[in-house]
Amino acid sequence: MPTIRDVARRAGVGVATVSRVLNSSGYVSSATRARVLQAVEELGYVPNRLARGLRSKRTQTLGLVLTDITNPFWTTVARGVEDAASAKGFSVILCNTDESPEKEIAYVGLLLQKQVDGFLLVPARNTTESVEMVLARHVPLVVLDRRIPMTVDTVRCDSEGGAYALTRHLLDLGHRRIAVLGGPAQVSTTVDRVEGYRRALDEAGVPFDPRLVAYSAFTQESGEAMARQMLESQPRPTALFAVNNFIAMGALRALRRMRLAVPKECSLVGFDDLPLALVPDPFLTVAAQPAYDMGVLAGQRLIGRLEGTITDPQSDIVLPTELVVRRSSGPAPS
Amino acid sequence: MPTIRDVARRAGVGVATVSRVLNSSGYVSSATRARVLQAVEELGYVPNRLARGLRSKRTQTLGLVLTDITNPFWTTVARGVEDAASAKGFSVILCNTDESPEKEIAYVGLLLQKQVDGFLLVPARNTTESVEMVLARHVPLVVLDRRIPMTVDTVRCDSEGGAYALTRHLLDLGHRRIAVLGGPAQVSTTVDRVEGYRRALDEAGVPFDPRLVAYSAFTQESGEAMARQMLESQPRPTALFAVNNFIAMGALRALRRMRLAVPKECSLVGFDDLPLALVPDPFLTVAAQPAYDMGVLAGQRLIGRLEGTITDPQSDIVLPTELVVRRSSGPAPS
DNA sequence: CTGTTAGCGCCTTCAC
DNA sequence: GTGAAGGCGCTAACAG
Repeated sequence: MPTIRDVARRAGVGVATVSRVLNSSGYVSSATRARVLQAVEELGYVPNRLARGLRSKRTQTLGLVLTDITNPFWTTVARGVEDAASAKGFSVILCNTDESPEKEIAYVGLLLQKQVDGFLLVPARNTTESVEMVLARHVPLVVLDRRIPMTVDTVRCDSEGGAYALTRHLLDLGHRRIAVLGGPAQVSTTVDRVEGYRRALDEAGVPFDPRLVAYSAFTQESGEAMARQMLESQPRPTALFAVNNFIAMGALRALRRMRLAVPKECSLVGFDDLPLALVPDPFLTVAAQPAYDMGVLAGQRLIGRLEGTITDPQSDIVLPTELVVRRSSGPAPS
Repeated sequence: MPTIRDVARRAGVGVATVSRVLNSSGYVSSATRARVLQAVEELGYVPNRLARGLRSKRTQTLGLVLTDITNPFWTTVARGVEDAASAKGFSVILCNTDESPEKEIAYVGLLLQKQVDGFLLVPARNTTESVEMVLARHVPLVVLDRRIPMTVDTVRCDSEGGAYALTRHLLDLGHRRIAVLGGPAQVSTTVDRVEGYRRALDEAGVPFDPRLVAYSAFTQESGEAMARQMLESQPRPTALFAVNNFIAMGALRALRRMRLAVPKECSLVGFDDLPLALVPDPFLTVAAQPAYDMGVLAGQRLIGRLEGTITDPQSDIVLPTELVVRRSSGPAPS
């Protein structure tokens, strides 16, 4: 494989000149530039980014550590990050933690070894270990989607407000027994959504019943299990609030299997919309999060930090959710 | 940031010894090993993979170039690749081409610069330029999902057979006017699926009508547009065959909007199943592709090449599809 | 405007 | 079993 020296020799110039042409840094006469470019072409030269990064201490690469690329919410976020990154000449390495703190730490370590310039991270739990690893090495970082007990740049959505709006919507429809199908209890989005639910209840003077709140994983399977369990309890809840899209799908499945009509016999609301490409005829009432924008914003903020164009103190950016009322929610059965 | 020298100094050994401990290469007394490990710990040393890669010429990284991570089919493939890779200590850099040959070439170039050890590539078109770039640099490569006119390792599914099975299924139900909603005409999966469709028609003695075949993009929007156009033609087709999942969703949307009952007034079949986590109550009759297995197999094959454990000639591995009959297909209206 | 030189941090002979 | 030295390919001074 030809190196920069081969190019330099062939073009009859020094290696520094080749480097300058390739990086458009410093002055190069257009005649020399042309000769260099031609040599590059003739040799099929491909610069080695490892060497470049080793020397320049910058890799133009961002690490994106999220929980599950299988979830359309996250793919949408990832596309946002990717678009923001590539607009600024950065590439993105994506890692899935599957909500496992161990995998999270392992991937952060790996990305650190790969010398990424910055991190976008979705913490699997309400812990700070991985974030501290990053900050200890002075690598800029933006936390995505979730709060952690630390002062770091964060971009997330208003879980509390979204949950409040959904619950309020159900209360307005006359529901009084509303079950919450939660994710892991240690994740801020679950906590905040339960909190918003609770605030709406309080405001409406409906007593909070802890037996109506289940905690589990952000998966279809656990959504189905939680829904089934709730629907088998007496008195049966008249509405289900799923804290994420996969849980909602599981709940819908449970309702179908139990032959309960939605929304006639039981209403269902959820978080996160599914793209039209996947659901031709959306049915679920949801609090929709601006996933793509979240990704873009987080990416831009991180790059702003890297380039020194953003120097505010660390801040917690909270994007609004939008209540989208559809056919899965209806009046409470009397 | 501490380097290997700092670790060596602190442990009172040479850098070579530290390297040996870190890579478990060569003999090191367990006492020294312990001292080294302790120094690593105390300093919070993180090896620099750029330097390692520069020196060793291997990055333990694979490039995965696919078309659209927004499509569950591809996320599933990607997870398969990732699992196969991480089982062997490789990480994966994922790039989306959005079916654009230009982006494909740009990303291949970038990954080459990043010195990935191997490529998994989904060609956006029936062209060989990007593949040739890779092979010119003697980097191993596996083509995913699609044929190209070159002898390279390929892992894909039996598009022709799947399409044949779906069409046959519709013919058995009495359909005679079956429209095909295709992707780009230059992509082998589209071509092969039209081919399978045609074979089933021929076999049943149903004349092939080119006006019943539309070509477009693998998106929900074009699926909807193609379906609408087909359904407005006279005589109206009694069944629609969408060559991928997004197109099928678009078609379903068109059918709903035109208030045509499925399958009563029009049947719909497609390619690629959607995960249960996204569709609680699957409705579509499809030829399901083993997406995850495809990813795993391709990943394993690539790594086998890298490690020299696979030395067969380049081969075209074709996985079977499975016909999953559901409620979207029914008898042709009389 | 351009060339020379000194490392970036690591692995890998080669000695000892 | 372990250390010293060279160099992977590149960029960033520093000269000229």
